[in-house]
Amino acid sequence: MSYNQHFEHLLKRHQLKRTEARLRVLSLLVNKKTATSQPDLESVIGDVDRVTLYRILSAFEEKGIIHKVFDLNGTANYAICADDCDEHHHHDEHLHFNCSNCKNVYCLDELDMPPIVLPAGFKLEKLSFSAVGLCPKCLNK
Amino acid sequence: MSYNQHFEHLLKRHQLKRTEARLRVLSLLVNKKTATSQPDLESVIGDVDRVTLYRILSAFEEKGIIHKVFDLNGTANYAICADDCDEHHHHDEHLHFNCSNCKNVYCLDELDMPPIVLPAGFKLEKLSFSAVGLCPKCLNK
DNA sequence: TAGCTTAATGCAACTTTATTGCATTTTATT
DNA sequence: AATAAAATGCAATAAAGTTGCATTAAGCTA
Ligand SMILES: [Mn+2]
Ligand SMILES: [Mn+2]
Ligand SMILES: [Zn+2]
Ligand SMILES: [Zn+2]
Repeated sequence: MSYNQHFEHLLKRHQLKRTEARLRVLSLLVNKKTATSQPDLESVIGDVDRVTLYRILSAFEEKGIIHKVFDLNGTANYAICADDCDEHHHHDEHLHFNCSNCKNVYCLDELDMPPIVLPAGFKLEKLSFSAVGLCPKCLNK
Repeated sequence: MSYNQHFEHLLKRHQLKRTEARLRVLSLLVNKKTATSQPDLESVIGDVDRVTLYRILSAFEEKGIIHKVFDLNGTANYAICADDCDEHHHHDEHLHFNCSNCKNVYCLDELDMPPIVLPAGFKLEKLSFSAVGLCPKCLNK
């Protein structure tokens, strides 16, 4: 199945209309190990309004297609979700690594994260782990 | 030792001049279990310029007096550091709990966090743990 | 395939958080 | 009291994100 077919199916499954802008966003995010911000997306996507991008990103996030993670500047970055995310629940409790040099945010989803027990009285909905440091590319320079 | 004496000593130790605004910021942050944003600070601190607040907060962060944590909107929030933080190194790798209802960010520094091992090639500088859910106050309503 | 309905987009205006430059004031030291 | 450096205030600017509304396009249905 081609990427395009896959994307179209994904949109249909989530009751989102198949539009050029959405397909382009998906193709820019898929197979990336790092998360992407709206400003970065805007600079490469071509002829799509900036507001439309914000709206596509939040629609995708609500549907469980992408997940949001903040970088070191507090800017939202987005990456494709694990397969088992949906509009009711995200399962992206993997480690996000922020490179202090190149500012990339890596989704290290192959790592298992330990369980965290909260103090009594707190009701946990979602956990997240993040690290700051140097990524392999920046370390080799 | 009174709080004011403590604050003055703290400022002197970090080679920061003793100013009214800085003392007020310290007195607003000390003994709080939750982190505070510049906008929140601004709304209660009285006659201090907003830019001055930003500058005080970043000076304090650099010196290891306070640490920064982003809330669910990507806004920076600040809280007093553990005693062993200094200008070279922060040690605030505790869990930050974001209440999805009241939006407060709790520093749960009494909890021990497990060690996290990164994949080869990544050099770790700082780890952080964050959770989203309902805080005790909001749960009891 | 034409018509209809609803969702998606584009554009302008606006909001919030944060930063920068520069003149003025204040602090700490001598 | 004089001085030098640091801190502040103010105005302007920047960046990320949001809202309202008119227009356009997508997906049905007849
Ligand atoms: Mn991720
Ligand atoms: Mn904290
Ligand atoms: Zn890097
Ligand atoms: Zn709460």
